[in-house]
Amino acid sequence: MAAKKGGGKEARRAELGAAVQRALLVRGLEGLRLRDIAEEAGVTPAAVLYYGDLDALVHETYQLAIERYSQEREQAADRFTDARDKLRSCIGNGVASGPDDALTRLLYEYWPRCLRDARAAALDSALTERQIAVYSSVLVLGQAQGHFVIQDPPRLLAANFVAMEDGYQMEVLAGRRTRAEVITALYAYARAVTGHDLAGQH
Amino acid sequence: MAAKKGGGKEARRAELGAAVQRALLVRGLEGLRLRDIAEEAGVTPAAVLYYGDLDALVHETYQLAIERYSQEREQAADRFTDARDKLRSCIGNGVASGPDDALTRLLYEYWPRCLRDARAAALDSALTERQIAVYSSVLVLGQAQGHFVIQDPPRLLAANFVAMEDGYQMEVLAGRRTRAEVITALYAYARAVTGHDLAGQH
Amino acid sequence: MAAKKGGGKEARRAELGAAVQRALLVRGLEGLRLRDIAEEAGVTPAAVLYYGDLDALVHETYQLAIERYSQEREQAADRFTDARDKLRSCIGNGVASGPDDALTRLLYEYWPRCLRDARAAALDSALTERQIAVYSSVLVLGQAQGHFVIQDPPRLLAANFVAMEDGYQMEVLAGRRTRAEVITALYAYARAVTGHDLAGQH
Amino acid sequence: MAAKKGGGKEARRAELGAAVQRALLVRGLEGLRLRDIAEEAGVTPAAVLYYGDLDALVHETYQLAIERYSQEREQAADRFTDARDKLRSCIGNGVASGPDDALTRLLYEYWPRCLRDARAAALDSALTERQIAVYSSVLVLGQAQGHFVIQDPPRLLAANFVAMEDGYQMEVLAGRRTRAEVITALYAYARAVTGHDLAGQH
DNA sequence: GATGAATGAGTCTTCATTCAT
DNA sequence: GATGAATGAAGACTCATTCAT
Repeated sequence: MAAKKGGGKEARRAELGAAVQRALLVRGLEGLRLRDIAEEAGVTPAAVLYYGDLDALVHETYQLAIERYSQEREQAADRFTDARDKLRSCIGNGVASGPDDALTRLLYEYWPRCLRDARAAALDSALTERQIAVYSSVLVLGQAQGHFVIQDPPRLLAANFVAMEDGYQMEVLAGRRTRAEVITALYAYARAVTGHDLAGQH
Repeated sequence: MAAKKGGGKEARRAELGAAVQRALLVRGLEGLRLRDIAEEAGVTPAAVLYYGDLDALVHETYQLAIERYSQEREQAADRFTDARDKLRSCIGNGVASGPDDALTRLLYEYWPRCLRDARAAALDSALTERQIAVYSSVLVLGQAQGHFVIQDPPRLLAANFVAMEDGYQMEVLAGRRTRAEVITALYAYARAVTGHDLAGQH
Repeated sequence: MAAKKGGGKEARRAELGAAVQRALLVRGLEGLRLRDIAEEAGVTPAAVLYYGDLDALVHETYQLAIERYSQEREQAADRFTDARDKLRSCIGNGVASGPDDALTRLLYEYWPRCLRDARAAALDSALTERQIAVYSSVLVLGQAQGHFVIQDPPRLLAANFVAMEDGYQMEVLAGRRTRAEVITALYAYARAVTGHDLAGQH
Repeated sequence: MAAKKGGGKEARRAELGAAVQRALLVRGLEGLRLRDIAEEAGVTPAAVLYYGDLDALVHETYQLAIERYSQEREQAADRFTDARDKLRSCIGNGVASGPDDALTRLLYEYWPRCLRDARAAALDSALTERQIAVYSSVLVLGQAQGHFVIQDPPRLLAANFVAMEDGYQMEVLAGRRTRAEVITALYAYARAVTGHDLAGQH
């Protein structure tokens, strides 16, 4: 049971996953070749193939990225009990740090595949749902705590948050907006729909 | 004297542009082959090349799509004088009709290229700016007309509109939301930041 | 009978011949395309084809170059009566002026085709023969005039002249030797086999 | 343990080089296709490419041919101590055996590329220089040994030898002269400039 | 498990050539 | 006579994939 050099096939697959991620960021989905992954992983293309075909590998990477993105955000919200902190943390955690934010880029590199691949679409759908769920529960909680005054169904507002975020992410990745600008914009929206100003001290 | 097939190089190029569009919708940017365009246009691959290389052709198509999308929306706003009508028209015109909305899909198919191609990024940037400009001026006008009560800088609100719209478009294209739902969501946002309910009769 | 614009097909063909020549110098035999000739001639490729296929066109050009090269040299020899002058003129006329000497380059661009094309080989053979004939008769004359003292059959010496010249031409075209150096070398050979120093004043 | 087919990449590359040579002789530089090499080597075109692109392969072949030609000749001269033997051996070794002399043909097939490719020109230049060096040192030695009486600088005579040889090679390759004729001619030149008759017994 | 050589399918691209106008 | 659009054949080249070692 003693793991030898990282622990066999499982570990190797994980290493490969990381390689796929790096390669995907460098080359994009369009133009990603087996060789890119192989070079990133320091093995031969044939060796990469040994662990599964390109599509599966990429799909897995996407899946992982979604999982990580969602979890990180969920944890970011869980870290606090006050809904205002939760919302602040939630927003701050979701917005990409800049055009090189690996996780976010991964998500958007892959996105167009959703238009043609049902499995990819399903993953993307789940991603969105999880984001909405986070925002939604924060809003409900904030209302219960008496911090937020809300006029629309929480789920609608939450969806708006996520959509706006999504739209802005693309601009951050394209280098047209900074993370700070986007956060400001999201705070403005938050104030408009909750009546609470996140930028103020509590 | 009537030209047999629309007449002249210009026309042929336009036909080809349409073929590129159709092919792009069918095959996506990734996986678009010369042959796909050729088949759509009813000619041989070599004939396609006769009018420019693949990249140029696709770029042109994107450029055209952006232009058309922007113009249609600008005209949609111009059609009215009351800012409330303008805003309603503007929102209605921007949201895709469904997963098969050709123009919108084109825009999003091409988007990932912005991450690696500066020229594409420039086009996309211009697209966003034009949308923001439309929303922005509608908001300013609405304020002047006394219909809207606005708490944030118009440009910020406009950017929010555009970002939210962008995020929702992806969901419409993915088939996860209907046009109607998105419009409802945008109306909700509009009410929150302008104080005016677009869904009510004026 | 009045020639219109240069005089019809014949003239057009001649113009085309000049274009082939220029194109050949720019692109080389390997890599010469119909389009190159067309551009040089200011017409479309199809128009070039109208006057004969590529091979024929090039062959003709080669033939013409050979003819011109030979004639010029023969005339150069004919211009004098004294064999010493003839020899000097002959040598001076044959050596390329430099890497850009059009006529000479043409001859050597085309040469490799002789290895595979019998018609080309025949032309090249004739070229060599004519050069040998010129040198040969000059040598014979010089002997008769008492200027040259010759130990070998004139035809052998003449062939040597031509071979040496040929070898040196390639070096001039390659830019490795100047015309002056080559002439010096040929004069040295001339002195060695005729006993007469062409570099001295008569 | 004996390797099945010569063993290792080096060997395979050498086999490929030989295939390039054969293909080059059959098809010429102009008209040499990847497929020709592949067929000569008994593999697929893609396999040829695996070892480098066409240009590199051909260039290498040329380089090798030059090296072999030069070395053989240098060794031919080294085999003797008497300058008269050296000169005889040198001449005999350089002249092609006939139109099918592979090594010589290779050299002349490739030559025209020198007009446009600086790297090729450099190789060709080196080739000429090495030939001149061989002849030059033989002449100097012969003078020192008292066998040759020389009127011109050895380097000039050597260059003349090489140029004449070059010119004659083309005629041998074109099938217009036999090796024997050319040797006779070169002997005649040798006698004229050294005073020694190579055709006589020592 | 992994490699390197090799393959074969598929793509772009070039180019002479054709043909209606 | 000449053009421009279009073709089709042929080429290089890329790349996932295979397979013996």
